[in-house]
Amino acid sequence: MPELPEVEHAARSLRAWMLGRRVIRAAASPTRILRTQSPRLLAMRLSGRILERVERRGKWLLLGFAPPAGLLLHLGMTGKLVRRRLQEREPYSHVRFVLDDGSVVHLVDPRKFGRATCFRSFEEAARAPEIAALGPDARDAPLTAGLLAERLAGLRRPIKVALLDQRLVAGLGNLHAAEALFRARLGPRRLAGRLGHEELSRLSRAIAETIDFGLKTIEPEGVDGDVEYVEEPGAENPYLVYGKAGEPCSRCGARLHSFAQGGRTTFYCPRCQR
DNA sequence: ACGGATGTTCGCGC
DNA sequence: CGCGCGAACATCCG
Repeated sequence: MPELPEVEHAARSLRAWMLGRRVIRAAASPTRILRTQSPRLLAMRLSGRILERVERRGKWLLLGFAPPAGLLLHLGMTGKLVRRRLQEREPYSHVRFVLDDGSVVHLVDPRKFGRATCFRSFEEAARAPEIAALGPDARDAPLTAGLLAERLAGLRRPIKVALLDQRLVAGLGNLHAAEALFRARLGPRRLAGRLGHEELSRLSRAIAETIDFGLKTIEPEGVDGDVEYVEEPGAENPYLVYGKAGEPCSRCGARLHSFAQGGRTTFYCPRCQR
């Protein structure tokens, strides 16, 4: 689930819930989310500390505590952060922070594709190779046509595949890459290094619009301390092409298509994306 | 009932 | 360098 908008929402939620608060007790379960680190290390490093700083880089979250400690989080495919009452049980919770206000913040992740890694400081976490390797952020860079041109120069890969490569541009996932290409009217098979300046300019604008729309979709009224975002079972798909193969294109009326690309499903309009 | 797909990333082999 | 594949894991849909 989590692409840039969801991770940005998670960062905002963390700030609303935890900034300036003391973590009475931090704990983790022995899952692969911790990789090689032990749950005890996380508990020792983070218990008793105050959260001072939360930042997002691409789909990663960086937390800074005082006295100095850092935590790097990735939500993987099914990860999310939730806040619960102290006595509530939370299925698939793998990391928890018991706060000084009687609430508990959980990192929940059924599929365990996520990651949590402790560091001695925020700065040390920010220097981790996973973070250092990230390209410019799709939302914060700002991702101008010129910067896009630089990142995509010479690439012979389809633009849809390139947009998923976090080293090129950080934050887009399968859903938002497809949405951005639709907004830019660019065919997903176009080679990334062969896009013209006008096309890159459309893509730059399209990425910004896609991320803004994604954020608006998951937090219509901003961050609410207690209400978490959950898609309603019967709710309508709010996206332009994602998950809409067979339906008419909202721009030209042609039937939307889907096909496999780099192991993922790409949705697009064969008529107005060129 | 079961096969296939799901918003991520990594490592491998060609 | 680029790409396809499988793996990690749990759930859902048809």
